[in-house]
Amino acid sequence: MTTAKRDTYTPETLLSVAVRVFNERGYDGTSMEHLSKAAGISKSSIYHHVAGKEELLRRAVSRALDGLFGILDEEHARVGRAAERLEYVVRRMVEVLISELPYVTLLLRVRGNTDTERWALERRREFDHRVAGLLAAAAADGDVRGDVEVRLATRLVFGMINSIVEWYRPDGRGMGEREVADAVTQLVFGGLCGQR
Amino acid sequence: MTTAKRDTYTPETLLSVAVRVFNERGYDGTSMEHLSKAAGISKSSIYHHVAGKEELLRRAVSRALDGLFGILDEEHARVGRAAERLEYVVRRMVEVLISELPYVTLLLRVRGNTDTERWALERRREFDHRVAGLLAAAAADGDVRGDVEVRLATRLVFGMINSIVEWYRPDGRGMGEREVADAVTQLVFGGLCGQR
DNA sequence: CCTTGCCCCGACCGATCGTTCGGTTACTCT
DNA sequence: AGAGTAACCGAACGATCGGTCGGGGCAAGG
Repeated sequence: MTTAKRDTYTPETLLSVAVRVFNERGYDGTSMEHLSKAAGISKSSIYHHVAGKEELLRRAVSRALDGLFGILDEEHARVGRAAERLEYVVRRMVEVLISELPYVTLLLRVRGNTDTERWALERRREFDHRVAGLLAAAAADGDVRGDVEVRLATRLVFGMINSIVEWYRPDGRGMGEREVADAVTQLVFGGLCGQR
Repeated sequence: MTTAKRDTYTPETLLSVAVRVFNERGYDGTSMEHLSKAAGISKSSIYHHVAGKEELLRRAVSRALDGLFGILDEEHARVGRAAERLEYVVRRMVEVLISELPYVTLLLRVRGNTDTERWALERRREFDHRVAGLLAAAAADGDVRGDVEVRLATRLVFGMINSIVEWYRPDGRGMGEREVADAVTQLVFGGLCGQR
């Protein structure tokens, strides 16, 4: 009807190719020439679909941020005891990290050299801060240990979760999203020795 | 006597400047022009001290890797019960990460675009594998939980420890090396809810 | 004093960067 | 069939990339 399904690139399909290359070589280490080779079209053709290299980055990190902030709007993240909301958010973060893996990977690697990157860093900090508030509330309820400073614990937990992008690969059918989410939840709340 | 202490750059002092800029802008995002501005000497003068940009990277990641592998040679990492050796290694990793912060930071961010970077990645994998063996031994002893796969647990613990380079800043006298090492050890082995 | 050698510099190299432009192909619609 | 247009291309833009070159300044040793 309206879309007769042409075998051609859209900004979205082009983005998926670009993000893959960005993650392989790093954003700064990727030239438009690299992207054109990976996409199978000429360098100049890329500009028919997107305004430039930075727009590809902006689209990618936006998608990742939308996924993460979407978690905080879900019901289980808004109502209930703080510790349970925290556990829900941690689990959902793992799920979003995996379902949007390449986009979140790119988000977690921006350094702040351009306006787009600085904006991404700012939004990331905002998300971290929201989750830190949740952990603080759980600590106030006495549901998580109080002998480790909340800000420090938040950063370490984020570090563990975010590190998933460094090694998780969806192709090898050795490990599922559920298994990773379970392991993270157990380690975060129970530790290596805990039993819960 | 032999060295009359000239006020000039050595490969080492130049390296400390370069690593700082590399971490701020990313290795690929840093030009020799950026380095020359930061060092206060001309671009061509840099080549009087080092062979090129990649040598600076190699020196930096070598220093980081020497620090990490040095841990495994220490007595407490070689003798004793596996779980105790693991805890010692985890604590020392935090200490080395902090004492060699900029160098380890750079090491943890290489992507593998050049031979130097691929060599760094390979050595990192070797180190990870050694520590994973330690965790596996502790699991075999029954000292750490067995319901989380060893390989997965190792990666998550590494993720938590390595994330320190993303936020720890030595200048603000708000947090000491000891405090971070304690927090990591408690969270890794006891979790958010554990008491140990 | 003059020489030696370290440290540094401006100017420049070919290559590559992200981007632009004019024009061609190929498909859709009437 | 002819018009219109989305998709694409090769060539080239100015800027910047990592790196080279010949030479100048200056402190140390004689």
